[in-house]
Amino acid sequence: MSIHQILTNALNNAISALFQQDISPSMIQFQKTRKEFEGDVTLVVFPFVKISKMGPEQTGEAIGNYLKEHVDQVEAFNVVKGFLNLSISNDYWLNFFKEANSNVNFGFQPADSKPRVMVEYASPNTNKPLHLGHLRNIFLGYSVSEILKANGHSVTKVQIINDRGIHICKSMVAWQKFGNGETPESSGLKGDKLVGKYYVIFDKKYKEEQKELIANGATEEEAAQKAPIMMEAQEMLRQWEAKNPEVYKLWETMNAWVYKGFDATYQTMGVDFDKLYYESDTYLLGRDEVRNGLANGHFFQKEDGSIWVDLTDQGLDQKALLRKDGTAMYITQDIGTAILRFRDFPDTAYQIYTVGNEQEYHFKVLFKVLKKLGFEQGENCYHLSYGMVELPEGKMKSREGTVVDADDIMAEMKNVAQEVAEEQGKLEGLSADEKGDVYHHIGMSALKYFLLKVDPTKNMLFNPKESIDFAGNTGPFIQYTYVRTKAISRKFQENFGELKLADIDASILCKLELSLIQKIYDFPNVLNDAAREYNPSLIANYTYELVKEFNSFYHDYPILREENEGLRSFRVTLSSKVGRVVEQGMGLLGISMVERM
RNA sequence: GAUCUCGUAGCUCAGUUGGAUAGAGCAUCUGCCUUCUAAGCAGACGGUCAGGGGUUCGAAUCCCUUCGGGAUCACCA
Repeated sequence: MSIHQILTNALNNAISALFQQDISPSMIQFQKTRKEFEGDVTLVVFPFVKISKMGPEQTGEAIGNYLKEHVDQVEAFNVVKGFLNLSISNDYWLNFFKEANSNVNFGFQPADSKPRVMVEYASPNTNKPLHLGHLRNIFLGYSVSEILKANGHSVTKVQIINDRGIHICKSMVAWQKFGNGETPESSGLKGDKLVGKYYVIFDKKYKEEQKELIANGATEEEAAQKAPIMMEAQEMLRQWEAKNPEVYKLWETMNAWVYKGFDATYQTMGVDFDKLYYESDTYLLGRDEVRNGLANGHFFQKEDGSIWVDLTDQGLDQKALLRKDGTAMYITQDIGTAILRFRDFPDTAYQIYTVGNEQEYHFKVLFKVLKKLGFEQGENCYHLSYGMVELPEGKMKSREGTVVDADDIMAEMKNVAQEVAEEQGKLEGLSADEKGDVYHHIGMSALKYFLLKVDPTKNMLFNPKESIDFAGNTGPFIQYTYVRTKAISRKFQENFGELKLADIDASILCKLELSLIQKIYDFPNVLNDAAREYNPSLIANYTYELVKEFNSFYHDYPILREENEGLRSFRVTLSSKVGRVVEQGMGLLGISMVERM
């Protein structure tokens, strides 16, 4: 039983014995004792003063005395203002540590012990390469998936690929007109980059044509609609919907280039998916479902033929679901995709959508529509909404060329990792491949940690001029500490053989050792909070605190050089366990650890 | 205009269901490598928690209000 559970039970007895009253769980507030006071666990006594009809000090004394008398693990207490500080016995902490240490998956729930959850992330358009905003999205979605798994959920990782629509037709038109048959092979460009290039060319040409039309007397609106290249793109979209073989073939070819490019990027990122959904496969289903919904009276139709949902009774608006010409909108395909997924994985309790916070309204509508259509899971679906990555000048804008490309930033991180490592010169003896591997993982840890350590819901700032730090509260710092723990284990084995935790007297444990054990004790709660809030930053911050404390310990106390054999084995075990928890924590962020750096 | 969201050290960010003297990193300045990896450790400097009011034993946290950023309010995606 955890010490918090023990104390909670004892406290219930205490209040009933001392004041003849029952208490509600919300009155029990334990917190970690602040460093400046003596003790491990602190009880806030203010909630009890009404019951006790005494001052906070006396109430604290009374409860403290009771707990000390009735709970073996409580060795001493003191009361400061309204705070009851309890000192828990070293024996308790040592026993806890032994138990935690024997479980390599300490803190994790048994796999597949909770309902299936589907997590969607990435979900790119196929007309341009991935950028820094996608990285935040993808790392976030992947990390939340890992966190839910560690909490016992079955998880299906999916994406929706927006492979159809006017945007891809723009790239296709531009390629047809100006591409001269260029391919990824002939140009040496990554497929997604090549297609993105033609998207930019389209945009440039489109702007020129608009300008010309306006110069000839057209209004801005007319110019936007009537520009010849835009009309070509729209015609191509119609041809695509009519399954014109030539257009379809071009579409397939160019999308295939993009997918190959994306796959390379995902691989560098170290993320994957269990199943991919394509908008081109789901938009028609969405259209049918909307029409069914109309037939079943869930929606209504305007005179022009467009189909709408009325959500005014739920505090939202009326919202169009299908255009008057019967073509699908953004939400139409999302309805189709969601329904298809529930059919593919009938045990899915709910879906999590990792999508930027500018689409909060869209998802509110989507979830209510799903419920209207009879999918009760809609009620539990969750929009994992995250803030933008902003540059010092504001938003990233592809038009102004301020987009930070995903491949570029990852390559840069690796380069910086290499520079730092070569300066340090600690990787002698490794092959070039092994070194490259280390650079890659260190660089990625810096990037992932940078993007995941901040609260997902908040906008964050990225300054390309100052490259991401490798010192302080960063991925490499955590890697570094992990490497230290690995080196200790390795050297222990070389010098003393197999590690076996000796029986030691708990009274010899120092404050920092106890503090580290208590930090490990917190891990399951942190993981639980992170899962409940879909918030990887809690894991990042926890791991940072753990690592920081370990470094102090490492600096102040001998570990391998400790002469007392029992204590040495304890310290090496503690170090190794810290390493393991760090590895678990970083794993939850999608960061894989290196053994040397 | 309506709705939502954010505002904490020079910069980037933490800060549990309201709890003790608001914390980290970066930057600047000091110390510490012949000893387990110095990508480290220790210290200094740095705050009207945007402003004002309220709720209470207690407010960065909850409520009201003003100011300032951002987002959403399409038969765009």
